[in-house]
Amino acid sequence: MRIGMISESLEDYLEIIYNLIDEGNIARVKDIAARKNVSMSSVTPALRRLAKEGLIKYTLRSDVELTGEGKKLAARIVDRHEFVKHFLVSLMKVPEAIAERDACIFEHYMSPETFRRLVVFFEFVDTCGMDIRDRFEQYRRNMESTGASDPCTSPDCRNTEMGSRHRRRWGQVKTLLMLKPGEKGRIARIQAPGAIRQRLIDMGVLPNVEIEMKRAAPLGDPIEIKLRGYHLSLRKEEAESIIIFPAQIEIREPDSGSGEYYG
Amino acid sequence: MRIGMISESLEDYLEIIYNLIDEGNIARVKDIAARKNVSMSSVTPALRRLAKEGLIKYTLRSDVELTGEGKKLAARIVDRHEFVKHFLVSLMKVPEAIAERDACIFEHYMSPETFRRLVVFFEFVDTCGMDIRDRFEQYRRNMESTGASDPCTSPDCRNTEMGSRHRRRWGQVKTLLMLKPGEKGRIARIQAPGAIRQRLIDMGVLPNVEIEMKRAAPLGDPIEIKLRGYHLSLRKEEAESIIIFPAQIEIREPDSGSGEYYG
DNA sequence: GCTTTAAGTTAGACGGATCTAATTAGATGC
DNA sequence: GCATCTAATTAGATCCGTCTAACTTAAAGC
Repeated sequence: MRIGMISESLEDYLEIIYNLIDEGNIARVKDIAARKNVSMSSVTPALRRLAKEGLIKYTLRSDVELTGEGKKLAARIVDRHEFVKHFLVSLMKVPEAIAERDACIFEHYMSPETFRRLVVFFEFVDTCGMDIRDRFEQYRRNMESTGASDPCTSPDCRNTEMGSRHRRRWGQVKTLLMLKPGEKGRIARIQAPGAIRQRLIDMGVLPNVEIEMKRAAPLGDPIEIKLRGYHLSLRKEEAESIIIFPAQIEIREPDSGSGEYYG
Repeated sequence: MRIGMISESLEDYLEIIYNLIDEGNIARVKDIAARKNVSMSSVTPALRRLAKEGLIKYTLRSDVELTGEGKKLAARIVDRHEFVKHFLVSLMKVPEAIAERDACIFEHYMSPETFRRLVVFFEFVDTCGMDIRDRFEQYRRNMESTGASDPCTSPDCRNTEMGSRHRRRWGQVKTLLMLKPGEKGRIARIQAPGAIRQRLIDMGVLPNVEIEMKRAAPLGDPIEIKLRGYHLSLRKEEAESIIIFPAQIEIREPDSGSGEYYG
């Protein structure tokens, strides 16, 4: 649990109380229970815990009110909830119902710093004048129809969501240049200024594409690679700007043991 | 907890076991306990629960191994963890330690759809040729040094993180055009094609700026507004493209009641 | 004003996840 | 081969958040 804070469950109660009042209702045990999908007998002790934290005024058998503290915290949570949902729906194009569910969790756990940054990013998208929203929507539709960028459908990676024991090592940085001759990799992203990047993209150097190092000249320039069945020659700088997912791991299959066994 | 799935805590155990094996160690109770910052006596029952779910092979007093199922799930979690962290650090510029903490939670709860979309967005950023990373970094630094975009420092909104009972209603859409004469609002974002947006930005129409409707001509065109102390005249279409945070709520201060009272 | 009903509370139980303290199993030393 | 030490497990307790079932209050009807 978050240190020095109330539990996720209590935050939920607080948020529900806030929303009920905000909507002009009085916050009754019954309504709170209904919203949280919980029995009334679970609400009473929760209210007691909230009162003990000084977040609500709780008088037995009368409606609940928020203290100043309670309002502050509730507003904070609701603000996060609504922002996260909005961010996911309007920028990332996550379906509303799903965004709602995700927001219900993130509102409790997202650090203030991350929240702040997402807000700034969101503002940036709207003010940078690059039509990022529209362009992304276009890109996404394209990807979705071809399935090209979907990690779970591309043939060499029935990864991550469903299938295999593989994972992509997002964090580590490995460039194309680090591959040994004969070694294969999948492209993670391209880290190059506009012109070079465009040239690479035009050649088909795109995320999730498999790429194989054929050979490098002694001084590292030029480099011959294989990509989508054909060969290409790249300059050293270009190869350096192509980020590869590092080798995927394969954990050894455990041999079926004996002895006391659970399951 | 997530229906049909194991608890967050169990996912943590599974992830730790996966990582230990991945690093070439054997997964012993002692090491697992150390990583999760938990006593050894908490690990044993957790292992039993994992074995019951068919995710590990657990033989009393011998080291733990993952089943195929276990590997799949663990890899999925680790993949999410690393992606989320990478996304936050390299794109949103969240400090690494904080991103790590956030990733620890999101890995458990993020829906597959949201994950998928974030991945696609991330790829988009790298391939759209707009240098979004650099431009955002520039924007962010600028914002940070002026404090302009920080919701917590701008004078009319000691909001959200720290101060007040206010919140911004991100989800609802209210345009400048909907304000009545004399009514004030804060700009959420601008939803207009390039040229118009640029004109508005040049005039100082930026997120988090307070804006006041002065008056609108009978047919709604032109519109006179006040912004940063000076007056501006806008066309109807322009005003329509400026999204305002809807009025912020103020919950009535509860009068101090009597009766049975907790806290 | 008494009865009925709905809302709220209490009592008691349970499961998950943790702890401390005590115990057992295996490996190591001599 | 016995003593010792360390790793692992069990026993027993606690806390949070939930439940069902029983009880209490207060309001509504008549």
